[in-house]
Order: sequence, then structure tokens, then C-alpha cells
Amino acid sequence: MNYELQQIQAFLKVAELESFQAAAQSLNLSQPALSRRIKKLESILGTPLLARTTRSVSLTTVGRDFFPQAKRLVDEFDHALFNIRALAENRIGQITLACIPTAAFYFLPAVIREYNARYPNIRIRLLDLSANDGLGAVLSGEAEFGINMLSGHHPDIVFTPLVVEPFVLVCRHDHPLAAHDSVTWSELSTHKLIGVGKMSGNRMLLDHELSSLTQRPTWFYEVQHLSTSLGMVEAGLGVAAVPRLSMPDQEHPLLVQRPLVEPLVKRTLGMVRRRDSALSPAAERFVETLLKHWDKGGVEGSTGPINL
DNA sequence: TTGAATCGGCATTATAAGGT
DNA sequence: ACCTTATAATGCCGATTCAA
Repeated sequence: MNYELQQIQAFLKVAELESFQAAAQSLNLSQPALSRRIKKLESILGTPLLARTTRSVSLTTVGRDFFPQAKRLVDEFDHALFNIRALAENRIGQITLACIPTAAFYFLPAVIREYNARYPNIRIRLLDLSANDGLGAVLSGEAEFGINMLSGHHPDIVFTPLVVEPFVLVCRHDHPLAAHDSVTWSELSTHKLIGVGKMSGNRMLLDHELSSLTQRPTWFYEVQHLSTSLGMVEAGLGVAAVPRLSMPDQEHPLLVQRPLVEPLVKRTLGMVRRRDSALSPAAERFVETLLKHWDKGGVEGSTGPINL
């Protein structure tokens, strides 16, 4: 414990009670000991803070000036200690995670709900970013960890797989392809395909996986978000290839999904975090909750929608 | 292990204020 | 002027800490 802080606390107490005797009692200290603390503080500051006679104590001009500052100092110190304790006990805090929109929408809400029930005072900042931006946010430290797709491997990133999911075809139920049980990628080349931008993680994955096909699909419309492409499909503008998790529900009034094969393209979603930095206690708890959900919900995301 | 520095407590002193 | 009382300051000593 810092001696000077004790001295300042002693000064405040004497100033408040205008008595060494009473202040000493209040501080569980003998009066001579308190006398010495004040004297020490005054010698450090080089000026008397308290004007005392044997019968009364009052503040000197300097003491009156110093009092509010000292009070604020001690209050802030107490407050800081309180906060640090609360942080350590997971009573307060904030975590920031960066995840791709699909994850943010489809499987994080359940995890967040459970986490929030257990740690109601920990705020969650959810950055729903593209795969690239999300990875950048984790690398820069803006986010403590993230949920992203596996794309190459960055030396500073640790990837923990959570779910593998296939890309599926989405079309309107009145579209010719809706009559097929499954659709090959080559078949798509004759249809108007709605795809996401060239820099999107999904698009890069698809371009890579499909590069060996002789009849590659060509993207007729290009959008930024999967949800936009779904909307365009709904409007009858074309068909889209999307990760299965981004499909709203099994029973959509207008949209149907069909397996996309030859080849079967899958993406792996998982947790990303920096290799070199430890997570905060609050984030650790969140990751625990997340992984627990995945043990329960199943890594079988490739075979069906995930129940949470 | 030891010696210096520092803190706190007990006993005591010094002194201001009030009463006679 | 002298006594009493209340209270801060000081002397002294033991305990603890820290560095050599």
C-alpha cells in the first residue's frame, strides 16, 4: 500500500472531523501515529496543510486548496480499485468480437443470450464485418476475437473450427432449377447468377474451388451482402449460391434451396484470435459459452440447419 | 544474517482555553 | 494568577521490511 495515499487519507479525515483524536479513531490509528502521518505529508509537500493549536484544527490556505483535489484523488483511486475487482470477477466489462454477418445473424444470438444471462453487466460489441475486415479487426486488436471463415492461414491467427457448411443454390420455387433434386455448378452457367463482390471471402473461396471447372458459372449481378442477393432472388432477378447458414428458414414462402454439387463446396466457420495475446477474462467466458454451444449444437452443420 | 529505515503504540510532555 | 482539562506533539521502544 502506498504510504502517501494513506497520508492523504489521513489529511482528509482530519480536515473533515477537525480533530486528530477523532480522525485517528476513525482510521483505527493512535493519535500520535496520525500526527506523524500528517507531519510527514506536510514535510513532503514542504508546507503545512493544517493549522492546529492544542485545542482546535483548521485548514491552512494551502490545505483548503489541496482538500478537493486530494478528495478527488482518493475517490478516483477507490473507484479504480472497485472497478478492477469487478472486472476480475466478471461483474463488469466489455468484449468486442468481429464476425461475419452470417454468424452474427444466425448463431451468435443464442450464445449472446446465454452469456448475457450469466454475465448481465458485460457489454458486447459485435462488429459484423466481411471476412477480410473481420480478420483485420482481430489482427489490429480492435476486436479480441472473431468468427470467420477459414481462408488460408495467417501466422498470427489461431483458427478453431466450429462448423462446416456447404454452399447451396437458392432460387424461387417457380424457377426451373427448383425442380431438380440437386444442381451442378456447371448447370448454373446458363442462368443469371447473383454473387457477392470479388473481394468477399465467400467469392474468393468459390473462385478458388471452382477454378478447375471447364464450365464455370459467371456472376451476372454483383452485390456486397448475401442478404441482398437473397432479396434479388426473391424479386425474380436470378439465382444465387450461398452458404447454407445464410438461408433464412427451411420454409420460406418464395425461396427454396437445392444442394450444389460437382463439386460440393464447403466453407469452414470458426473462431479466430491472435496467437500472441491472451483474452480478457470476460472474453474467455464468452468463448467457453460459444464452444459449449458447439458441443451441443453439433459440428454437423454440413448436414442440416443448426438448432440452437 | 544483519543493519538501516520506517512505522505504530504507549507513556509522557507541552500548551491553549476555560473556570475560579 | 492559578488550576483543570483537552488535545496535539514528542521520546522511546518494538516490529517489520528491505537491501547488502
